[in-house]
Amino acid sequence: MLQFNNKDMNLLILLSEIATIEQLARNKLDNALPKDLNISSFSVLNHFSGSRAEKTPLQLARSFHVTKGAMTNTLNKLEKQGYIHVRPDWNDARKKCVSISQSGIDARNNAMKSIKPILDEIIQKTNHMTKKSLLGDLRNFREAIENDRV
Amino acid sequence: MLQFNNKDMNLLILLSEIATIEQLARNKLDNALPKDLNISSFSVLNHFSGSRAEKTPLQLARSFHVTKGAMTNTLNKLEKQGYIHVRPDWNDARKKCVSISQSGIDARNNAMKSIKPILDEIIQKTNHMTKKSLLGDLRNFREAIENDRV
DNA sequence: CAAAAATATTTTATCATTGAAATATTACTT
DNA sequence: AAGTAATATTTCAATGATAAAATATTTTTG
Repeated sequence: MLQFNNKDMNLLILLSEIATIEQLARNKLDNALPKDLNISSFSVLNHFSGSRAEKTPLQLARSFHVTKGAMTNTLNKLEKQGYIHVRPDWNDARKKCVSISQSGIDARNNAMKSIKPILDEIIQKTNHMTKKSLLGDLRNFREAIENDRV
Repeated sequence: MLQFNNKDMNLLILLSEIATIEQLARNKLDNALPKDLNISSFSVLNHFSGSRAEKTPLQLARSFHVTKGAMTNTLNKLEKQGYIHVRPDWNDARKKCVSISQSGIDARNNAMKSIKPILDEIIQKTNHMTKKSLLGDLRNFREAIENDRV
């Protein structure tokens, strides 16, 4: 009946598992986050908690694989909230330089506190089953299918 | 500096990989699909290609972990397109019974043909690295975090 | 049996994203 | 140096999802 092989079907099933997990996790986190911070905004703040180095909007859009317009939107909100600093790039007037502010760091830490119960619940429930290799496999998978769209 | 442990951070990183893959895959597939079929509609049709048994809108919403409103929306489009049959449940006037039509099956097969190159490209690129355990791990992970939201 | 609770679907307002167009600036080419 | 191409950001209309309320029906319960 089917002109499609097992590998195709298995890949669709794999992608559908991934989509489902994404949806579930997004909703759990979204509901747990402070109401002034959605996942997109939180992700940007969290990104800067690793390295506070300045990034351009385009670099951020690429990091998160969203469109430039979506990143403009997120950054505008974060700037209005005072959670990031945005300045012109003095060497190239097309660019902007984005960095996190102290209140952004505070907001990020506060947000982390509010989602910690969710994270810990997931960790507790998946502890025994989540192989160490899962993250590595996903990373490889992601790298294999990503080609920038910006 | 951080009051958050490695496990929390690693989980966030894992979830962010998953979100990224979902975004990349969704966009690739969305662009490859026939323009009258988005991923949500295709997923519903594909769901029925496994078993043509009737389902209620609520059952479908639960299967896909979307809200009832979102499923109403998708089903309305599919019905207008003639890809599904929707009939009242004669035993319970609150319910509807949804099934796939022959042209829905055709549309699904046609859609599969149009995304096959994408699927095969991903398979080819990830073949050697994707362990057989990945799907199982993800399934366990999903089952651990899902608790119905409808 | 009537009232209250539960269930199924639809409707509504809101929000984040997308693709494409618009704007502005810089780099390349000859 | 002028003209063209490339790069960075913003704007805009359209889309699809959400949460919550509205509507309708069935089940439970006292």
